[in-house]
Amino acid sequence: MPENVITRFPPSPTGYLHIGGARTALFNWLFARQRGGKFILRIEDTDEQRSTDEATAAILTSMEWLGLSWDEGPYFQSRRYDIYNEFIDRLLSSGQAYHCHCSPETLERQRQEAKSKGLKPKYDGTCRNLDLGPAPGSVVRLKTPLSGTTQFNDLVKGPIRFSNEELDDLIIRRSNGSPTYHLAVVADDISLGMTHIIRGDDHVNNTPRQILIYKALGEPIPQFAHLPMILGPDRTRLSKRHGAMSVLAYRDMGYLPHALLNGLARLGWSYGDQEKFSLEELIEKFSLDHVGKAAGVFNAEKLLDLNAWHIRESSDESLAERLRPFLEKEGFVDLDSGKMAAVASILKVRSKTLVDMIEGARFCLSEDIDYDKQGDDKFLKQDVVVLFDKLCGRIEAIAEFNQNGIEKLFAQFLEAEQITLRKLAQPLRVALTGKTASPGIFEVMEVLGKETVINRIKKAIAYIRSKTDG
RNA sequence: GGUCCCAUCGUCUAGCGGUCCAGGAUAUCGCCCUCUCACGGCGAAGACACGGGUUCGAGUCCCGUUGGGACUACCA
Repeated sequence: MPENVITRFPPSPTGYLHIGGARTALFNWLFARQRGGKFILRIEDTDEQRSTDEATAAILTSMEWLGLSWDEGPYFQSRRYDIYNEFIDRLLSSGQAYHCHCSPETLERQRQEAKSKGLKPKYDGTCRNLDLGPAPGSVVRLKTPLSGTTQFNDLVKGPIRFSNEELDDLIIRRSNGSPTYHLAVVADDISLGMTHIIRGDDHVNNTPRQILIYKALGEPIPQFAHLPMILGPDRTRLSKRHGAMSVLAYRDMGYLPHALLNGLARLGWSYGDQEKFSLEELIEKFSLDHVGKAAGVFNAEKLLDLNAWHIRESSDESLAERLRPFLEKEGFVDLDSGKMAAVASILKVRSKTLVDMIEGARFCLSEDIDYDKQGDDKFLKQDVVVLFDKLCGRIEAIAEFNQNGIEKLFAQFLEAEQITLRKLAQPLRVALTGKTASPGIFEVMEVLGKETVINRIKKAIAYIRSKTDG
């Protein structure tokens, strides 16, 4: 029998999508995709004070960039109050909920008293059996069982049970008429047909309360899977002070979405000794029972290495495409994509990020180059002028200006001059790229093209002469 | 304070009672490759929090201790 899996990702639009949220989204997405089910996006924007349109937009952009496509939504909780009210009314009319007239001040006082006595602060049930009607300032509470236990079998943590005495009659409708978080979540998850709730384990303590709402409603209870938290290097919960934590920041630093997804997947989940996964493999191999229980520190170094690997694995063409926005930001608008692919092909083995790659590609992006101080001092010296001059002559004469032809030319030239490539390559590298580190010198020459190579060698000769004459 | 969850190299983790004097990845350090930088190859160093059980045998099961974390709102 095919199980129709439906999962969801319900971010609050109070900030950017950070990597913790992204991982939760990823696991839900993978689970749904693997089982041919549905993945739903829902924006939990019931907190009008803290929710912003910018945050919503940033979350959607992040999801799209990551490629975590959703099948339904985004649903906005702020537009679903009718649904929540229906659920609340159902609870009210079946006697599972009641109006409570206790004032916030009274409640707060009771909490303080309980705390000072070392007791658990919970609602004392004053209005529970008073059969009160609605009134200004009153709230609606769920009538929860006074005894017994509420338990569930967490798909990652195993069986978890709570004594009902720990749970009090939670508010489900505020005095301003709006539904509270727990009610809205359950109402949504029921009405959207959720089968699996995969979320951070900061919600395990919320789960029994929500189960009680399902039960009061007489609705089937979905499966729960609580993911361990992601921690910063100091082992505290991930937050802004840990540096770049938003998904978009990784995009802007030149990470590939698949690399981030790969890294996020391996934070908490494992598949034997395998570290590197394509998206397809992730979908195929993901499984909740290989999700670990312990919170983990987000390891930026490892992600960087993964990104380098994903860059190496990417096709030159796709890299050229990924590079485009970065280039445009620097004003390079009409670059030939064939050339960019060629550049990517020689740079991808030595770039950990797309930004690195742009940096490495500088020498062939613009007409003029600057010499690194170190390279200049060490390699652009009088003794290479003659060599450069002779080399230039040979290059001008060559017909086949590609790696192969260039390599042959060099073999002959080195033979004739009785020198090693070692002696020639570094000065030439500085002359052509301005740097002491670059892709192989023959590759650099081919990408640059004959004309540019000759121009730069001549320019270097002139520069050295001016330098030594002066 | 209470409730719940968690605990293997610095970090991410494999391990689902014997095949573990604990494996992989990353980071670090050597060596090799080499026109530079990378990539790649080889190697070094590095962990079962502690204490009790259970068992012929425990990283693996149970209890406790310690240490983390989450929740404890008319916030989500």
